[in-house]
Amino acid sequence: MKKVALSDIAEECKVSKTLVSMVLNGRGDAYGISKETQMRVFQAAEKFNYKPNQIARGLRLGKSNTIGLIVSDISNPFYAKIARGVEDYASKSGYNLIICSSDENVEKEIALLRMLKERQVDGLLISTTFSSSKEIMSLMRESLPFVLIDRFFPHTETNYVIIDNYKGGFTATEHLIKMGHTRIAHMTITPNHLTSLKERKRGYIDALKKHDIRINKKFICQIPYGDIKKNVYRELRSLLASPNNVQAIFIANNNITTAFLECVNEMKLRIPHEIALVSFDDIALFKVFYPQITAVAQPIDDICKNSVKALLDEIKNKGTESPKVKIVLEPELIIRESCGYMYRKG
Amino acid sequence: MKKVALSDIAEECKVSKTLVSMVLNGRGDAYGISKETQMRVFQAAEKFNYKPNQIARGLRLGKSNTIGLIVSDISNPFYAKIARGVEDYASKSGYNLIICSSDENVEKEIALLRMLKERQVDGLLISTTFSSSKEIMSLMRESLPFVLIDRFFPHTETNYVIIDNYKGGFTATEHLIKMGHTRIAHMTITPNHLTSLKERKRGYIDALKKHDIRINKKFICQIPYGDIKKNVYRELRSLLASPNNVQAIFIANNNITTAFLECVNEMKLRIPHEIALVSFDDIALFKVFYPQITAVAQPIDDICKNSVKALLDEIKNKGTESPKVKIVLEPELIIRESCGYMYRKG
DNA sequence: TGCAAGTTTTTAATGAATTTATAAATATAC
DNA sequence: GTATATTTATAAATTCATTAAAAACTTGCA
Repeated sequence: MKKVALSDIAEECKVSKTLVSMVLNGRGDAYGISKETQMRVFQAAEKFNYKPNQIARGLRLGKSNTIGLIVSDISNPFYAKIARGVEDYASKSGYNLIICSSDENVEKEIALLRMLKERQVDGLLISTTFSSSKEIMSLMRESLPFVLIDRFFPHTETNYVIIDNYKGGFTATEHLIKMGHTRIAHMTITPNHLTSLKERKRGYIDALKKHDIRINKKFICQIPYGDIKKNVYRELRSLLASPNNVQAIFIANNNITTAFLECVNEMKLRIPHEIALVSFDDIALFKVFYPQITAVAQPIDDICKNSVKALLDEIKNKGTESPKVKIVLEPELIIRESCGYMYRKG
Repeated sequence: MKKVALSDIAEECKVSKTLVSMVLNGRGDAYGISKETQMRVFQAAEKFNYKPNQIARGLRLGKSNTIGLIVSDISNPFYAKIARGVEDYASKSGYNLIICSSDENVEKEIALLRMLKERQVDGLLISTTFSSSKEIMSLMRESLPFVLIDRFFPHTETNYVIIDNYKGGFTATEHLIKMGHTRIAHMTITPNHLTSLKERKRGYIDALKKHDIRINKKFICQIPYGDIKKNVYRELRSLLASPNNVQAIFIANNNITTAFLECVNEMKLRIPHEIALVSFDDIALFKVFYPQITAVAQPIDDICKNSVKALLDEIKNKGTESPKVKIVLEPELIIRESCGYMYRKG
């Protein structure tokens, strides 16, 4: 079965392609096409099972109705949820999603950006791995609409939808302190230039300071993105051993926490008795683990809803100078059982 | 900054668009374009930061270099991993991915199929939710290349890459039997027409038969896709209560197992002492849970590698009648700690 | 000088849909 | 019955890159 084009319908009805296009786009009345002709066109379209070629349409209209989503790894449960939310909101407005994983690799992200531009995406949602806004600024110069999600550049004028990572880190750490812990470690992940991670760490440090707990550099571990399990194992051993004697830990990333819990399991450590834990990102695993893991949850649905809306608005108003959308959402500390039970806070 | 087209470069160099196209596609020498002219074109392209419009290219070539992936839910960790693998293999060949979630909803899948065809995807990877091959056959009639993954229609001539679900179900159940359990339940999910689930159940039943264990209909539970948690809770209570007194369970789907483990956690049940468990799909959670969950792992990388290869081959040989690719991969039982320790099998 | 052969470049068509400008047909007014 | 409006329809241009066919220009050699 060969492809059916506008011209086939036109031929069948013995009218012009123009007319068919107008009718099928619901502008038959506006252009004053007679009811009878419209009916014929609709029937022929039905008969041939006509489906407009969106590529040709896109070319003519200068619009692909596609948006690109760049994340570090779509198989990370956090980003998988983000992708799902974005897919749902975007499809409501007739947009499709091309999802790409950058693996926290700058070169790869540059290549992805280039490729998505070539594909004429109408806009981009980016959880960027860049350390400077240089490459992102070049998008602005090309006036390609985009919204940064999850990570942003504080001193650069862009749209972004993020969460208050500082507050997340602060609240998480303070919760551990309130549970009576003072020897509190922090595990984070590379690349370490990411604002989100820096802010979480700053929150951790400020919470300790507020409660007059000395900052111990040995308590802050950087786990490399490419080799998580082995390094978490090693760091954990070292943190627990004398003279560190760490009692609690705030982990800034769900990948690390997953590896951490695997270690805890293998080492038969008891949470929270031997080590208490708060993690960033609330993934399904945390509710299932015994004991259930206290976590800083990101409002995923709000992130998706707001970022898609901001992007589609920007696409719609392309050309006009509208102020940038800057949304900072609130994380929520979900208190479960991994920090101890001394005194809980509502 | 306005978009740069081929014609802009042509104008700048005072040559035709044709020449520019030939040079930029690396066929300058083949067409005998002088080195000097080629150089000028390259420089102009560089200067203007020219990026070919893939939509125009796609229109001319009748090819979008895009493939569609339809799964029930991209935020399910199994499909998220599949998506990641497919993304990687497809991008190696210059293809992009449009990922769509069908929510196990037939109407939605039909709409997605329609939309992807309109977008002129070159091919499709489908984990279909259809109960009959009717809609899928219509794809064949339109000669749109596709490969079914994870689920297929046994009596329909299509490409597919699946795993031996019967064997998975059989092995899992037999393992429970070997661990000394006889009162073994099975939990599966709707829609219940899916071949993958039917095969897993058949494996369960045959394993019981082989070991002369009576099949108890009450031990087989169907959990509805839309309301998992509540139903798992109820069914589990009932299975454990007298007169059922179930000792072990084989769960056919990771979503259910996740909900199941949540219940186990809340009800403070001990695995495997009070209930032993084997699950399908090996997700990160299972290694982290205490005790670690024995699971039937699907060879995700092989599924992705084979299905993408089959699809790209079919796209390449479009028109020619090549035999369908039918690949059945082996699942692997990963024995951990959730079934008991009586006697382990290598 | 003239023609064939080879080298280099261009014209025009193509793909499918949309937009603009224009034309034809019909209706109404005077 | 002619002029003006209104209704209905179409041709041609546009989007951009690619390709087949054709043309323009060199060079060699008789």
